[in-house]
Amino acid sequence: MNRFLSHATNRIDAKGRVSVPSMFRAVLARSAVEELYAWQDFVFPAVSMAGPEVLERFERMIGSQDPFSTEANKMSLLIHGGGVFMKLDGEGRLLVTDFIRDFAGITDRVTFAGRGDHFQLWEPAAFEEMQSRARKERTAIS
Amino acid sequence: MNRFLSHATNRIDAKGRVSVPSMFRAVLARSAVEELYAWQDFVFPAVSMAGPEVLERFERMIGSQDPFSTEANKMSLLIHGGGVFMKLDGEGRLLVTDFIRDFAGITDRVTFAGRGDHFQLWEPAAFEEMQSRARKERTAIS
DNA sequence: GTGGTTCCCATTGACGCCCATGGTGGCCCA
DNA sequence: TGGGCCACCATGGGCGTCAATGGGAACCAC
Repeated sequence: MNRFLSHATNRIDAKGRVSVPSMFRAVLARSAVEELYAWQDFVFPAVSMAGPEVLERFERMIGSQDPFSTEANKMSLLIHGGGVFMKLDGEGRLLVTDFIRDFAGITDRVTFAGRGDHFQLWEPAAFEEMQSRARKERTAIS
Repeated sequence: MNRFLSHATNRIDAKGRVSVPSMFRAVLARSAVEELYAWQDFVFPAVSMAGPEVLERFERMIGSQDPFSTEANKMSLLIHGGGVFMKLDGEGRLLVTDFIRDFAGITDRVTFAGRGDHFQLWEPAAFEEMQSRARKERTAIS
């Protein structure tokens, strides 16, 4: 099953690095993803990551709109201005830059959350809270 | 009849493993399920398990919504972020990870409860209590 | 140079794969 | 119908491998 599933919390070391859970790295490896597209999520206070094909998907959405529309411009502002490419080091860790820290409110620990075709970096407490809130507000599931 | 029925309580060993009742394993074998989809239940403090087709059913529900909506994102947070694939070892045991422990409040024993098309892992006392409460609060049955 | 990266290497604990044991129930056979 | 044998289930533990983490040293840019 080639999806990003589950969640796990890892520590950020003194150099600002954090290990991406091996489960997620395995998914990336299966898709032969070398460079990760990371963007500041549109809904949650979290940074999302996936292979470059997600960026291309976003760009196709913009391409199908009137290039002078406010909508298309706003979307570009988010997916381009709010996005960046990142690489993992030899041990499968990534640098937690201010781009990530500031947007997600992360300090010393990161919760990785699978989202199917991508995964997200959360501040641990924020993730807990949002997930339990979603569970309470559950509507039609099961 | 290919349903998960009855309940049983097994001990977690020193390495954090617990045997899945053979009755449940037999149901899984009949459906040729190799990998189990486990999710943190939406209603009870228990972890549910079933074959991958359940995840696909959940994903179809999400697929029918606007992918940028808060609703769809929250649902994904539960079924993807709150779900994981697990495998049994050669003896039909599964590792009781923190993913399971923390959510269900399990420490040293697990109650397996059949739920028809899936089964659940409960903290024994919590299961007892919830079941007896359900018995009392039963309204429209019979 | 100085600070920030990147590339290695080391450590420790967790996990996966095997094999072993005890206890119970079922089944066969006399 | 009683006894005994056998199969299976729950459980325990050894050991090799890998993941997560820590830290040194080379490297690059300003």
